[in-house]
Amino acid sequence: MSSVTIKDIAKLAGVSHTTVSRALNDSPLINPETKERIKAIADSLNYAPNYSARSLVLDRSYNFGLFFSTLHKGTSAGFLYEAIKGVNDVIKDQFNLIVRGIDDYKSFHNVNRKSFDGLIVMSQSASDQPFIEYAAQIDIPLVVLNRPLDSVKVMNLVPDDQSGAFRVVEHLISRGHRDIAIIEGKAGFKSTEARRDGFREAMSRYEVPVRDEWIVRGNYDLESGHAGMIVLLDLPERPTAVFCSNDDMALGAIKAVTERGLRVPEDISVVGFDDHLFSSFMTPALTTVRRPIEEISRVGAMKLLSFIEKKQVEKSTVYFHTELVIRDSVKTITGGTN
Amino acid sequence: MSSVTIKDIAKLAGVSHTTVSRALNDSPLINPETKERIKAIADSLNYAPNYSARSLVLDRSYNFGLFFSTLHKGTSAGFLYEAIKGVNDVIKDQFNLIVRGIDDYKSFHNVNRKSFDGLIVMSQSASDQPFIEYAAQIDIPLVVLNRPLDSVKVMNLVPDDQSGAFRVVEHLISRGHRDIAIIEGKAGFKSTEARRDGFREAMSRYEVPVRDEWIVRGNYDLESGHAGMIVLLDLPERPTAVFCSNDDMALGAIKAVTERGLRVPEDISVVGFDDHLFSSFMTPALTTVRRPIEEISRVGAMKLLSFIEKKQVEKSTVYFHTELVIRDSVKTITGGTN
DNA sequence: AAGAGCGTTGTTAACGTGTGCAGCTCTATG
DNA sequence: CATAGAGCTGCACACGTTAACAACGCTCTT
Repeated sequence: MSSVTIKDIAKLAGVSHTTVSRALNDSPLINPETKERIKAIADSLNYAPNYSARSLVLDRSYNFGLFFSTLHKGTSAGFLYEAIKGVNDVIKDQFNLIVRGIDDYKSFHNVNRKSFDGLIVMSQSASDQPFIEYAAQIDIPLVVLNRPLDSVKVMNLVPDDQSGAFRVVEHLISRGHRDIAIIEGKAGFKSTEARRDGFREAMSRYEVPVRDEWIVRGNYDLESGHAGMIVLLDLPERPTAVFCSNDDMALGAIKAVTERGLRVPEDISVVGFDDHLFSSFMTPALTTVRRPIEEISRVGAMKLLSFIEKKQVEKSTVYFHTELVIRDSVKTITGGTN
Repeated sequence: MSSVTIKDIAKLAGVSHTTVSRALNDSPLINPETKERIKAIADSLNYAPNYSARSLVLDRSYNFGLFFSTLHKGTSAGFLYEAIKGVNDVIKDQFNLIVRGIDDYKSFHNVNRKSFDGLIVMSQSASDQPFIEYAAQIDIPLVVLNRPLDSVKVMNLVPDDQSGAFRVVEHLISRGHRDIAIIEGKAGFKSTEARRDGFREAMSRYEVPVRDEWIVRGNYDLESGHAGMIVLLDLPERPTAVFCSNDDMALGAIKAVTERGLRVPEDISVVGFDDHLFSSFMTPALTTVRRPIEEISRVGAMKLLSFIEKKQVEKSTVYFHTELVIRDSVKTITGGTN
């Protein structure tokens, strides 16, 4: 096989390798006819440029880094999927998309301008703060998605979790619920806080009391939703509705309800957050909040591309609208329970 | 800021850049003391090697390509997740993991030995046959996962879909079912065929007749499972059990059953294939077949690493055991329906 | 005392590409 | 006819790294 270089082409065309380089890069310096001739030869030889060599001289790696907090426990499949899909849609042929977990790295040495033209950080936890600060400090084109930052000044695209949580809890209240519990997300995740804040905001806005025993910890996975609901069901006084901080936990919670011989929403209402692919197909279909991860990823990748082109970055925080999706998991009740 | 090279280090250490290169690569030629001195300087300067330059001279890209048939419709989130997780676990710091959809490429020119040290193809459809043949032809280290190949000779790691389908249908029969329908997967996917074959094998082995109107087309997504089940429910003679070719479709199918005011498994039994993360949390928990995608990916990545190291590839097909997972979506019936 | 051999370091070229500058040819202009 | 300039092409070097080979000083052998 062996690989063909511009020098091989040059020899066949009877020109210097410089001319070949310019021809293939569509330089206006080259005579249109020779240009065509050279391109024809390159095609016939199946020439493909050596990106290592090009990178070396141009000081561009053609690598896009897409970094998640972790690729192990904690990142849901749907989240990964939407993020990759959104970014991949934008970058097409020009760049390599490199997917990694921040926690895969012992040292960040190898994350630098030589190896990456730009970085997209899908931040899910405060634990990647050091990475983000490192990236900001080495002055590499950077966008941080999903998690709002306070300290570092970067391009920051995030879903408006708090107002989403507010709306779904407001929805419960509007359906007559006043005994509302929350199963919280993973400790340390900013989204956990934002959703809790939205919950509290709605409760206080509508003057519904929050009861401590109806606030239970979760960690965003199915099992924790299941366990959390069991805790709630075992309470002497049960809530009439439960706000689960994501759909995975809502699924686990509904499972727990069913195991007890109770039904959703007849005996207890459940709402989630995320609008996972399967949420509309659950029994009952889940009322939840749609978080536009794919769109955020797409926009983030486009921003990053423009930073690289223009060699200049903007820094600002953009919130993306979250949307209440009403389905069948909430019962309308008329009187309060007490 | 600016990036530091081995020449900078050389200047500070008062040696030649060659010596620095050797020291950092732990060459036995270098005096241990100078070696330590050079390493210390490198550390203090936060030196990181320029991979483009290294790649150019060593003819290694340090890139692993993980290719899916498509990153658009057709690849489920769970599948993508498990595959990435499995591969990422193995490669750690040494390589970049580049994730792409085969259908993102107009031409395969840029997929070559210069840009990739090795390729992992997560094949889901016959449509990526040209890509696989191309890869085999340019003689790049290659493993093809998930879909069994007949023509091309490569390292091919696949789940034993047929025997999995056989077992889950056998399970239905052992529970007394004889009126069994199938909702098939996406046309053109090898897995669709294998699961259909397993279904037919079980039916014929136990001498249960297959009825044409109980074979309905699907395409592996939720909606098609939903639609498929509606077709079956509208039939004058309904089956007592339905084998859905994956869990997504099973979820859609169960949804359709519920919408009709019927129940699973009391009125109709449903089984799936894949054992998705959410399958155990559905209502009812789904009886299905576990397909070890993560394990296949991990083993595939390890094989590929060893090919690259040893500069020599093996070619064989390895089947990975699929496992029947019995849950609550199948009813035991005593007499047949006719 | 001369040479062989070892341990350590430096010189130089190479990988494939892009680019500043010089140089060529040809035409237009005075 | 001389010259300027436009249009095109080539020379030579650069990017940062590795590696073959040469070369150095030193010790040991004969």
